[in-house]
Amino acid sequence: MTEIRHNYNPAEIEPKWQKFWDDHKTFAAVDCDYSRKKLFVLDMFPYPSGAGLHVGHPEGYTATDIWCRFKRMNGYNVLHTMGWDAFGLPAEQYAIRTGTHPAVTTAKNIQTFKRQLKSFGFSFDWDREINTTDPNYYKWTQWIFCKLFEQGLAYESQQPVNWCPELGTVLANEEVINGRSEVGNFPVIRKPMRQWVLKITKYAEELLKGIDDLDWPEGTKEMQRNWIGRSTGAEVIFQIDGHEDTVTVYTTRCDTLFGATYMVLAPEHLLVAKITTADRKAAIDAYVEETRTKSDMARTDDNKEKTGEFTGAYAINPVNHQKIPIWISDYVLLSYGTGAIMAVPAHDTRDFAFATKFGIPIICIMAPSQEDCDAAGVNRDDVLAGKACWTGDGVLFQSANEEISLDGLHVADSKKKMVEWLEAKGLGRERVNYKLRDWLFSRQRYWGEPFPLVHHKDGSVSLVPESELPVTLPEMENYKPTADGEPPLARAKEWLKWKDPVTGEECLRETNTMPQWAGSCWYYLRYIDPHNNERGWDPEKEKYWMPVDLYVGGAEHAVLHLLYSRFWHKVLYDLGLVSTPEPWKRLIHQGMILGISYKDKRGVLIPNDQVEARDGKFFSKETGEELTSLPAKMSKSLKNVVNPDEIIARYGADSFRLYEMFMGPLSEVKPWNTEGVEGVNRFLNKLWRAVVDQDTGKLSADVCDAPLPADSERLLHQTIKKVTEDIDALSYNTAISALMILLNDLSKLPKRNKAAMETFVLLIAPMAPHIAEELWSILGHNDTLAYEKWPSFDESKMKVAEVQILVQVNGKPKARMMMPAEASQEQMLQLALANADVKAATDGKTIVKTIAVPGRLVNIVVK
RNA sequence: GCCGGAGUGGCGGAAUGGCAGACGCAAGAGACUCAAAAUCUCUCGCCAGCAAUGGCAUGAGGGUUCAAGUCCCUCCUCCGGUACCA
Repeated sequence: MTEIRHNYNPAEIEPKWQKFWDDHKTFAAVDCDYSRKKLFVLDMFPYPSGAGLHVGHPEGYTATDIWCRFKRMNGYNVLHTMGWDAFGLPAEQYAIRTGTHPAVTTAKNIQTFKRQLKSFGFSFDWDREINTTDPNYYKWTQWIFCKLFEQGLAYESQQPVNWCPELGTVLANEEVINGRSEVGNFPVIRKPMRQWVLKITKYAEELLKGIDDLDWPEGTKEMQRNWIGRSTGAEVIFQIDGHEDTVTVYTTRCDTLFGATYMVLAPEHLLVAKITTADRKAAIDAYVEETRTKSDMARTDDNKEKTGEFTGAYAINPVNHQKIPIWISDYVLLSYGTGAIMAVPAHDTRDFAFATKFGIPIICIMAPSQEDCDAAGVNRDDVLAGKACWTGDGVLFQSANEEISLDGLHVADSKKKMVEWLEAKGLGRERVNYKLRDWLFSRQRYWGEPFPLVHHKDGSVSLVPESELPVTLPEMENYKPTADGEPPLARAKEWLKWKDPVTGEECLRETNTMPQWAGSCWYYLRYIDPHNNERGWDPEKEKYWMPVDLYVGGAEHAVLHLLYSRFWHKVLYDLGLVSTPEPWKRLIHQGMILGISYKDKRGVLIPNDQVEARDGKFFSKETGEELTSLPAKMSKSLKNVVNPDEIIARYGADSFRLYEMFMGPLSEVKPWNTEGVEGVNRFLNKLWRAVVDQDTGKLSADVCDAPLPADSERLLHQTIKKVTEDIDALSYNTAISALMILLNDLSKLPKRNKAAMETFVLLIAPMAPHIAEELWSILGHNDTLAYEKWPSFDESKMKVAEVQILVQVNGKPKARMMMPAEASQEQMLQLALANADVKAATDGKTIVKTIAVPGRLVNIVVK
């Protein structure tokens, strides 16, 4: 006889509820519903790679999904969406190899991703799905580019790019690792090419100021500040000896001007050729040429050792009229400041290294205190003798001429006085400088957004009329870039031609494409109004939904996507096209999920398929050597990648979701352990058994109107409070723990109160929505619980008459006593002093001090 | 080097300045079973002890406090980012 058991079977109930949600459009966001508070919860959308989803994706997606479901039950109108950041290199490289159009590969990958994401039961409004490679989407990416162009924020420039001679192609910075190509490991050199650049530097100050008010991780905010790199310093004008020309340098240490003993120009500096003397020309030309062609690899390798050449020319130090030699060196960058520095070797470590190597005088003009030297581990006499470098604060000396004296002043005052003097004399001025560079915005690739630009015969460039958007990608046979770095689109002969509809002029289209960042710069805005063919988004809807209330994604985008996108948003804000100055109010990074890996005694990592487990120990299949396990980044080469499909097939999506949230705090790095999934799976099984009669599949007869015991009722209300607060704070691990404690209690009861079990089901619903919906229906409800009212707690039901109080004497625990919860400090103390153990410990001693913390402890200090 | 984050049992982790180790995993013992799985019960930081109990424990060392994983100072280790930015 076969017995049919109605066990917890996620494989059956999960697809059922996923279909229900789809069919009923349960999670559709309602535009401009002013009767409810809105919430826009955003996930960083994925690049749909051929490898499919990995376990890192659902971590952030589960976190936001729980929050959304929780907020819906609390009456919010929630916008929660998903889409595809689908332009990118892998599809293009696959196309180059196989001839398959990237759109075909992309569509296939999206299908896989979508199937996988749906199998997690995420509550996305799928009607708002977007795809950056869809012409109906990139039409508006191009439209925003038009706005940038119209504002003068896009310009053409001859820029050095990463050129890989072996591959015959240009590579993005992200594709270059340590000066070599990510694919094939070939050397990469810098080669100047025509590029499109966005003037992000114009927004440097606004981007910096905006950071302060963001509710973001402090580290990420700091990274953006450092990336923008604002510094306040001064420009100082130096006369070149025997020339009409002057050189302007940028310095943050104008207080040390009297200690400048030489000057350095970037090798590419325009004045180099002009001022170099005949006898130095050969050496300078050779150095300039070497710098120009040097690969990134060579440049990084030479990082520590200074190189340079003397131009033969001298500059006049404006404060003391000393002649100082002018050198060139690649440690001075043309793209920062003015491309020229005054060098003060006594008070700058780089200048010190350079001067030491080339025998240039080092003149100390600042005396640090003995304490500062001790703290820094520096010999003060060496500093004063110019044998050691001092970059900290100190008192200036030998810093005076007939008009200005800094002698006796500290750094801050000296800077101020010097700038004032320079400005009065017309020799310089205060200047703010940024590390941030303009954004190289073009790629010589096929699989990206075409620029909506045409080149005219006279060399000018203009936008195509808005009515011609989108400029779609042409079909091509060959996606490979040409050998000289021309973009593949240059081969699309027909596409390339564009005839001006007004003048009839024959023009040529721009053949570069936009980088992958372009589509992700504004995608959150498209979610607001994804099907609008008249405009990128409707202003009323934008006003209703923006800003994004919570944005969750990896920390790897701390400066790139998260900065580029803020820049675009600020431009749109200045144009009145969006209503908020910042796109994302609150940002959280999910921590990486690591895999388990194994290493031998030398610390070499062994791929998991080469490892054998015996008696709880691990051995190399090859050598038999015992290995130790450790968490490590999941990678194909280590064979430690966990496939979410397999976990869902074995345990179900609810267990997967619950496990990833139970692992630890959302933002922490955590190692995956499949055995942990079994733990939460046991928990869900237990919940199932507490509600369902496994013989009939109906509601268990033990779930009835039996009153809840007082202790259980108290625990129930305490748990509602804890779970409510924890979910709101995204502290899901402790919320789950609280639910486990409650279930352990409830499942021990012979008869379980039905209302209590319903409350439990509602509490777990955001985290394990499938089993919750199923149990909700078994408990006799006909509709989804997605919009059921979130359980409320009653403080009065959480109160206890008596609590256990710890009594300490001199901080040592001496007794544990039950006392009335309402006892005053005085009463607590008296009860404690009456205790026999306490009496024994305090007997014959003087009470010095007493502390009573209601509900906690009493501490008696005796002498 | 600089900036950021983190160091708590065998493991993941918990702890408004108030009994460190909740919850879970793993491990061990038992119950149920012909047996296994599932389930249930118990044990489970380290040292000493049959035990009651005592001592030691939150990377190291100091400090503040009646009381410190938590606050302050110094240092060490690991992870992430960044690097000639004048």
